[in-house]
Amino acid sequence: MLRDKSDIKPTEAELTLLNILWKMGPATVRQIHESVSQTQKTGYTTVLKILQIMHEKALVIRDETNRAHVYAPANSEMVTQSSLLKDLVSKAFGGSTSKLVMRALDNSTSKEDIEDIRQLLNELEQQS
Amino acid sequence: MLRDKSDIKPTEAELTLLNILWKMGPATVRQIHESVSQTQKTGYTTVLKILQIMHEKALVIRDETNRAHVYAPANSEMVTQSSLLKDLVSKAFGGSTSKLVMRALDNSTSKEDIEDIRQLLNELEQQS
DNA sequence: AATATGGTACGAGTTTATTCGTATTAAAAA
DNA sequence: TTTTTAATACGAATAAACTCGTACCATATT
Repeated sequence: MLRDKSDIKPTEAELTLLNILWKMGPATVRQIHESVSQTQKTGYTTVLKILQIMHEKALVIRDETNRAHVYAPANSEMVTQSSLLKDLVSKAFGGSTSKLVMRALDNSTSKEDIEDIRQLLNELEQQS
Repeated sequence: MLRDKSDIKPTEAELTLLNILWKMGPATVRQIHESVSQTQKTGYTTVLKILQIMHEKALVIRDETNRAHVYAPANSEMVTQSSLLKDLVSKAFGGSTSKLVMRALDNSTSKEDIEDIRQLLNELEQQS
């Protein structure tokens, strides 16, 4: 089976590194490790290995020009978020995005958030 | 670390069985296996083993009165959905539920869904 | 030139999830 | 009562994710 971009599903550790890359931009293993070390105790070679695996899976690209390779996300944060949502919708919400949205809203949303979302709904209604 | 109900995160196979239980109500291994077999080729003892593990993890309860044990979800679908959403929000949306909602809406939502969601927003605004 | 530094590659151990075969046992049927 | 059926329990094999130590190599530094 072929799998397109929207089927990519990073693991938890991979997502941690992707979050760092989206925030920092392209970075070396050392930079990524320093960042991840601020919140977790993870060995340097662990981070290296995960990035190598991510490279095999094409979750990241890397520039090997210099001795210290520079890694960057292969997909945008938006694309990855959409992929993860699609996965969750199909596995836990019977395929219904609106059910997921309503459950999410049930949980916790501030007044400003409500306004932002209402605004987005208006825009969506215009388009369709 | 203690973990409360909202921290429970079923695996993919576990979620498949929970979905069946939420739809069918309490059921025996045989019934669950028959249901899951309609869409997958999974051995009877595989289903049994997963249910036993889920019982250890307290994801399901079981009635051992009769020879064929009767399994039921320990948590409602709603609670589980909330737990999964909470997890995804923290891992992929920087903790922001509204970001998740907006990303979900971006993707695909029908006109009726939009109305339903707007209605829910109104209700939420009333409450707060 | 010799050495120290700081990279990558790689193999192997651990854990968790999944799968299923086999042993055993309770109960129904003959 | 004997036999067959149908259930649970359990152990082991496989796969994926994660972790880290060690080997090896390029390049600064002395």
